[in-house]
Amino acid sequence: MPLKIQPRVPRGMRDILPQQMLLRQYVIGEVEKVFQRFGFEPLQTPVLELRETLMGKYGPDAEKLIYDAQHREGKEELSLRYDVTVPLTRVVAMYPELVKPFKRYQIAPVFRAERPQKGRYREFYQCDADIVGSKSMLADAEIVTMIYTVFKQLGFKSFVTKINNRKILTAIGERTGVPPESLGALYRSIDKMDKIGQEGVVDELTKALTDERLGNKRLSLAEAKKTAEQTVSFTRLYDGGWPELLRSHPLAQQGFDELDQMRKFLDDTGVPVSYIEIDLSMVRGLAYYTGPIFETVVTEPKIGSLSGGGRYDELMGLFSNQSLPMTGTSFGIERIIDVMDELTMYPASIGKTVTQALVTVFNRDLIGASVRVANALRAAGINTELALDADGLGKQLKYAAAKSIPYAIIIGPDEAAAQKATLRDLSSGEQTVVAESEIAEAIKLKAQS
RNA sequence: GUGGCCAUAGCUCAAUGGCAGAGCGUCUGACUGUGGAUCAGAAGGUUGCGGGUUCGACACCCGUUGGCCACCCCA
Repeated sequence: MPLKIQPRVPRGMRDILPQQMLLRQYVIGEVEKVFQRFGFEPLQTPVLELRETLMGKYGPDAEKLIYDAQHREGKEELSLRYDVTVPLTRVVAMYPELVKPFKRYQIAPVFRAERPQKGRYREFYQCDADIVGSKSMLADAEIVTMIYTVFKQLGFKSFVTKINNRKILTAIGERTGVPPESLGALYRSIDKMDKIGQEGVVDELTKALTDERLGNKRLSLAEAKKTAEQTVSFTRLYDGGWPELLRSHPLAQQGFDELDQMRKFLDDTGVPVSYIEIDLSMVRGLAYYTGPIFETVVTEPKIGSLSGGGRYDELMGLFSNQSLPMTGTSFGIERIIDVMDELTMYPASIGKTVTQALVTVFNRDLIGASVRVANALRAAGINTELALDADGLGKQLKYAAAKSIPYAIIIGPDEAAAQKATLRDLSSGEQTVVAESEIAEAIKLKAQS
């Protein structure tokens, strides 16, 4: 007797059982409908990409999390995709004939070897929508409008999309004179503003700027503190305007101008201002963003961002001589689902099973009658299960109840003789005898009320 | 990647270093034309895995794997 193997799944990955799957399909379906309503088209790419396609795009921290997917005798170096944005860029570079602007969506699993936690898995679905080939801030505004529409559609009430611009962040770095090798630390610190507050950021940034490990350009304590304070003051929103010292920086000027344009377009597309927040302390981690960046968070359960995205005009340049402006967003379906689970936001119409009716089998002689009824119901578009074993009727009804199947159909000798069937409503226990030809109609009628 | 808490039946959890248990669930029957209730019975375990301490380990120690939480980062 060989030793049994422990049934389990890899770390950070999970099975999704039918009941959970139905909720998932609902959420994904709603997101997809909104994507299509905004004119995005579906795209599929391989789960594996050549390693060289992925490397050098996300930044060193992120790239440590990329899975290798080598076959023992394979000659190509392969990796599991880390997101679906870089593969899109690869596609756009490979098929220059695609009509621009190219708008595509992709809903697919991606893989990151992080330490798992609530709302963080090693395999998770991203729902991406991107616009390729438009420099207009209207494209970014469309993306943000779509984000708003998706969350509204799913029934979210308290969420906000934060908007910032990479150009402003870069300008802050230059204006404050933070050495380039410390820019990462600078961004990481100010990104925590809403968590640890302005003073927290000053402290942390001061510490980072005086850290010896950052090399020869490290600042003295006094310099560092001054730089940190200036940085924080730059990210603060003054009523009506931005700090003049920052504003005069050419890159910041561009960034502010882009923000203004977006704001105007968002006003035109009708996104209420309460759902938008300009936040100069919001940073997105991925290295490829160059312009506007956005991130959507909910306030109630603490779970991190539910969607993130931005403009990445330079990424295509890594694959092709021709460069193309791109912008887009990514929804994290598992986090959206985790939040919706926690707040029980699903419409009651989503059942626990796809089956609408169970046709019971009374005994071996009456199997034929039951099969005929099941066929008729299926032909009429009703999801129908046929009892497969002629067990006792009690057992069959118990099965229907356990699976939350709403209706059971009973065809015993009496019904069979009269070409009828008993239709039982499992939730109320109510029973009616209906002519065989009218069962489908009767179920449809009941299901509506 | 760093730190903390945890791991016993399908699930939730008990068991002073001394016989591994309960509730729920599952299965069978009471019930050969009707589910959720009740009653009776049954099945179900290498106490995550590997070492160590001990006369004796579910318990204590070390390691390992996995889960949760915080940090880091992110969807």
